[in-house]
Amino acid sequence: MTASKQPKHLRKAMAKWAEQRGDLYAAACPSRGVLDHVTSRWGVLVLVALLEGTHRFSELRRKVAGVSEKMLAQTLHALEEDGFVVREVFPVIPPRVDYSLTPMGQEVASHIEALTDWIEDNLPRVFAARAQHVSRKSAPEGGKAGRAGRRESSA
Amino acid sequence: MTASKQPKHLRKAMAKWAEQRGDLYAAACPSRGVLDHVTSRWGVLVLVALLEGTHRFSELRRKVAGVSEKMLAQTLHALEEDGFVVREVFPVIPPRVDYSLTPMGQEVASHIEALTDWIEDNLPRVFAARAQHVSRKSAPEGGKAGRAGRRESSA
DNA sequence: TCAGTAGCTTACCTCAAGGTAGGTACTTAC
DNA sequence: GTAAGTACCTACCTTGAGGTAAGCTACTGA
Repeated sequence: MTASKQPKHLRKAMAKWAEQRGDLYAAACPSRGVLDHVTSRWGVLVLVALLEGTHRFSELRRKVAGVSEKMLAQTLHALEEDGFVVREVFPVIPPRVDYSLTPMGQEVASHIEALTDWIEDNLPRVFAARAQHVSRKSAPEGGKAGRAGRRESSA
Repeated sequence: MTASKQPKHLRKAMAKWAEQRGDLYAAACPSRGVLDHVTSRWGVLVLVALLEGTHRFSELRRKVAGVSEKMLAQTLHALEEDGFVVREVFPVIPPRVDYSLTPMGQEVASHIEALTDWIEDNLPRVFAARAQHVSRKSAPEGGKAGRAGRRESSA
């Protein structure tokens, strides 16, 4: 979807990215699009789920609580187009479709899992930080100088 | 922002997450919010940029091409509240504000960098996969059985 | 005969993400 | 005298992400 309908005058500009390393700091670099797919709200969770093995559509839908059918389908299509997941359709009734990771998908997914694991493990620390943050806003700092809320330095 | 204005009847339900490990598969788990901040469009890039060292606001704005002042400020606030970045204000004219990672921020950012590095390195592979994908749609598959576009299995 | 099932697609609608632009306060450079 | 740099905040408006619901297929079981 994203790849195929670039206006022609952009094709040449894009061509260089197809061969070279991407640069996420560059606004026009297509790696931004890949990053968006991979770090999208549902993309992250789908990839991590698939890391545990092949899933059917309905299994994914149940596992990733809160996704709508529409968004799950959309997410899976984007990931399939980028070559991260394979879709296998069985011509049976009722329909059955299996999704699994490609080797490339496993590489990205493993990086993502490291991140999601960290977040799940350290959630209490984040909560503690948030609590500190609100208390710092209401209490105008302990004893010394410094005015309101935010930390200030005297350079 | 996110943390403080939960309705009271949710406080108790949230309290358990503050102590336990998070579960990203659960729709109501606040780890979803942390994930959103961290994997947000600009959050990712800001964290990776800060991994290279302290930056001022304007430096980040220039480095992360395409971000508006508004979104950069918003992103930084969210990351500050979650305890990933520190903000240091110097009372000078013209204003000067430095942003850097907390130890916690460095932990997440390093996981994110692994992901962004992978994407930048493997962009050509993704492009190749996309090209295969479109050609598979237009060409009704090489020699054997199978009908249109998508791969089918005879199970 | 009719409901139920799996995996979608489509149309419609809402809400939030995010862009644009203007204001602020002060200084330095032209 | 005025333009530009610096780090924002606020109001306004557009765009798109994403939710809801209905439809579709072709079969099975009640």
